[in-house]
Amino acid sequence: MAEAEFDRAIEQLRENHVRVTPQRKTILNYLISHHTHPSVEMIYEDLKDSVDNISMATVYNTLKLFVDYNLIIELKNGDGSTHYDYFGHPHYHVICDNCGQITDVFDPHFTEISKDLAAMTREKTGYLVTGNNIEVHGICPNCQRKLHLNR
Amino acid sequence: MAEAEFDRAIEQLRENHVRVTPQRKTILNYLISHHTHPSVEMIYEDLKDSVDNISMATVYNTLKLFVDYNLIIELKNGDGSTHYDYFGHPHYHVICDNCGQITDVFDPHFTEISKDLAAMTREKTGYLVTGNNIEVHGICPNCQRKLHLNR
DNA sequence: GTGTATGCAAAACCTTTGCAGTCTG
DNA sequence: CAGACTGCAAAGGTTTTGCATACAC
Repeated sequence: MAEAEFDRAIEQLRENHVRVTPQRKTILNYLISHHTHPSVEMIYEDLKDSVDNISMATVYNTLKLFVDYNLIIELKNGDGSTHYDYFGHPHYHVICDNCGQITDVFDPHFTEISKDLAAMTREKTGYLVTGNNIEVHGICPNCQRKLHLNR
Repeated sequence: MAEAEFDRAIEQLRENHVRVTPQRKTILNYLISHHTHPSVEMIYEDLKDSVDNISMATVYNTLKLFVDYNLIIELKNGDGSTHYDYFGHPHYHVICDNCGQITDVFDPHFTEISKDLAAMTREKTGYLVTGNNIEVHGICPNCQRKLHLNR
């Protein structure tokens, strides 16, 4: 499953004449298997020991490349750094404004909403729509308890 | 119209015991009357001449405050800095991945989509939903021409 | 073999912070 | 008046850049 994802993504890069280097493979694999919305720092820290050669600059470059090819998306949760998420299956994010936690939401209904949005946008603006990035903001159940917001 | 917006927002701040200073008024007014999705830099540059006292730090502080009170939202278009938009009337943003242009889209249908999203999220995650931030990505009509993407 | 990708370290950039002085409520 | 806000400048953190080397195609 994850392997199929990986192969599909690599294929997509090759089609675009993007060189497939060990570092890029490693980072891509990391993103596909970790749905923890890592930051550059986290990715670099996790990979630098298990991989021969990797640098901060390469992580930055590679992530930017992946964003350009719509393999991953950028997320900001207000902690100052940018987080990344592999975007193989369409989903959206819920962000807790209190603790910064980012959660994925997969829902069949979401596909419908995405299509609606794309159609609405095309019609209203003439844009060639390539994707979307939807954040729902709120307070997570945990923080609701901490803040005594329930009841 | 814009004045009513302004008064309403100020009222909201007072209700929350937030001090209403000249700088805050000025910045709020700027955001309500300029729907250009300005960055901190742009706001500071535009205001520093026409206003007696204002500093970069105050602009940062004030914008963060407004975000907390849901008066404005943050946007990133990939140019490195954060852009802001007064959010009196619900809308979403379309961002051109080629030139970085940010466009507002107001559509009655969007209100519906927002509600759908909030309901889906509450049900799936237990979050107390306070708002959303929806970005549609694509290529604007201008860049489509430049890149010879049409036809 | 050619041109692109990498690593390193420095530079650039954006944002935050601390403190003394000022002003709102 | 007290506490919160401001301005200033310095610090902090993240991201980008330049160049020599390594490597994918």
